[in-house]
This record gives sequence, structure tokens and C-alpha cells, in this order.
Amino acid sequence: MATGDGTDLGDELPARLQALPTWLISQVETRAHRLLTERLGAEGSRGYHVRLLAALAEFGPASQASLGRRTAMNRSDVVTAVNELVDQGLAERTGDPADRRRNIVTMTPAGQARLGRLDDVLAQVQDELLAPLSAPERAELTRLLTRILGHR
Amino acid sequence: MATGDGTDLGDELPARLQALPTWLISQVETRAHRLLTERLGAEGSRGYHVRLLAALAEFGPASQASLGRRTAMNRSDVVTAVNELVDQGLAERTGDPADRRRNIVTMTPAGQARLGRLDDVLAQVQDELLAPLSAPERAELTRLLTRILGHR
DNA sequence: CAGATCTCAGCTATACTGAAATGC
DNA sequence: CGCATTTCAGTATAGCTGAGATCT
Repeated sequence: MATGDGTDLGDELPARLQALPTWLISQVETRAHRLLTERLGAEGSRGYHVRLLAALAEFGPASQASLGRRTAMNRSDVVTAVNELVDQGLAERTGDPADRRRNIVTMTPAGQARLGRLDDVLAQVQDELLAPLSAPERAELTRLLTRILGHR
Repeated sequence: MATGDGTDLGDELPARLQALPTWLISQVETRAHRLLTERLGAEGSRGYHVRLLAALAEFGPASQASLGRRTAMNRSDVVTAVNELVDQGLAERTGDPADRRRNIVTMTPAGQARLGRLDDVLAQVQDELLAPLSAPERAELTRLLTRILGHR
């Protein structure tokens, strides 16, 4: 079996990669993404839905362009995701009489109920992902990531 | 223009999202990914190429399955990426006479030269992404992310 | 026989661009 | 006029699955 040249079993990761924050971030993101896709999918939602529902819950009815800015979503992805929310009865899309270019997106009671369940799912996923970290360590990680994002 | 209902300009992010490590990680990853795609692309490479070249440089010639394990890449993505490396003359693919199911992938001198340039690009990207953090903070971030990945 | 390896076709989610229609 | 908004069509990448052929 052993060929002696390292061609067989071996799970060691290249040290060159392991030391790179960008590699670590992408690997952790992959794990987080997989967890979120599974758990949100079990509730009939996905990442974009959570972002939109959270923005609607906190800031109230908004245009699609505004939702895109608040959730760091592309304008065309907002269109698609709002379509899906409307299809599920979680949001409504009506024209803005004050500015006829705009739609106003509103959350329905069903949307609020869904967001409530998604909040629980999200908390659980954080806990699973960050299991090896203590509470102060989680806070420190959050602080560092926030600092990175705040730049620029 | 202010409609008073929050429908217009507003870049505030929902607090619900801002507090979530999974959200922060995905946003930081997006920024890192954009930087890497730009800079690596300028050298004619992409993320998968770096991973494979780094593994080949550190562990020597290896089968595709082994490369996949070492770089956390899917078996079919390894096929595609090795094709691209071979097309660029950065790697060679030969049959393993000792186990005829396997290919042995080897880095060429051109591949080594490319990896040298990519190492510089990577260092520069780390520095740009982590600009707001001090050296000890960068080390702490690396430590925390490594702990998360080590779990399981 | 079971299991590993390689390859191809195809899928999903995220992120993004270009262009057109409409309205401010 | 310039600019904002919405919508659609299409692109790219990462990650993944299923299936088949080949070989240990």
C-alpha cells in the first residue's frame, strides 16, 4: 500500500494554507454555510430569506433597493428572493404610490412567525459552529470580524 | 424624498444579523473571495490552483484522491483543476505503474515559479483584508478560526 | 466480492453584470 | 437631461452528487 512517496492516505493540510487567514475564513465559512443550508432548508428558507426578513422586521416595510443595501444583496437577487417570500406568503409586494418606480415590501404575520423559528435555528447554528470557543472567545471573534468589515 | 417610513436611503444593517458570527464570517469571506479572485486571476490562477500547488510543493507528487483530501476539494473538482494546471504547463499527470487506478500529479518548474508569485499575492491579500487589525489581533483571529476548524 | 480511483454530466447557492423599461 | 428602481437574462465559482469504467 505505502508507496513511500506520499501518494496514499494523508489528511495533513499544507502548512502554507493553514497559516493563511483567508484559507481559515473560507473553510469556516464553508462549514457555516453547510450548517445553515441544512437547517434553514428544513424550515423551507434559505440565507437570502433570513436577511430580507430580518431587515423587514427591524426597519419595517421598505423598497427592494433599500432592502438590497441593508442586507448586502444584489438588486437582481432581491427580486428573486422577494418572489420566493411572496410565493410562501411570508411577504407582500405592493406599488409605492409616492414613487411609482418602487415596490414596497411588507412582512406578513406568517413571515413574522417564520422569522421567529429561524431565529432559533440561527442561535443553534452559532452554538454548533462555535462549540469549541468560550463565551469571551466568541465575543472576541465577533469583535475582530466586525473590525475587519468596518474597514472601508 | 424622506417618506418617513424608512423606504429610502439607509445602509444600516439589521442588528440581528450584525451580532451573528455566521453573518460576519460570510461577509468577511465574500470580501476575501473577491480580493483573491481579482489578484489570483491577474496571475492566471484561481483558488483551486493555489490549493493544489501548495499541496504538491509541500508533500510532493500525489494521486488526485490524496490531493483532494489534503486540500478539502471534491474529487470531481480536482479533475477539472488538474486539467487546468496541466493545460498551463504547471503540472503533469502520469499513470501510477504501482496502482493503475491512480494518476500521479507532479509540479513542473513553471508550477514552482507560479506558486512563488502566488505566495506574494496571498501575503498581500492577507495584509489588505486584515489591515485594521494589529499583529497580535491577527494571530488571535487565526488561533480562534483554527480552533473552530479543529473541532470534529 | 468490497472498496478505491478517476472521469463526466449535472445540480444548487451565492455573487455579480448588462440591458431594457419605467419613473423621478 | 441624469439618475434611481425594478426586472430579466446570463455569467462565474465553490461545493456537491450520481453513475459508470477501471483497477486492487
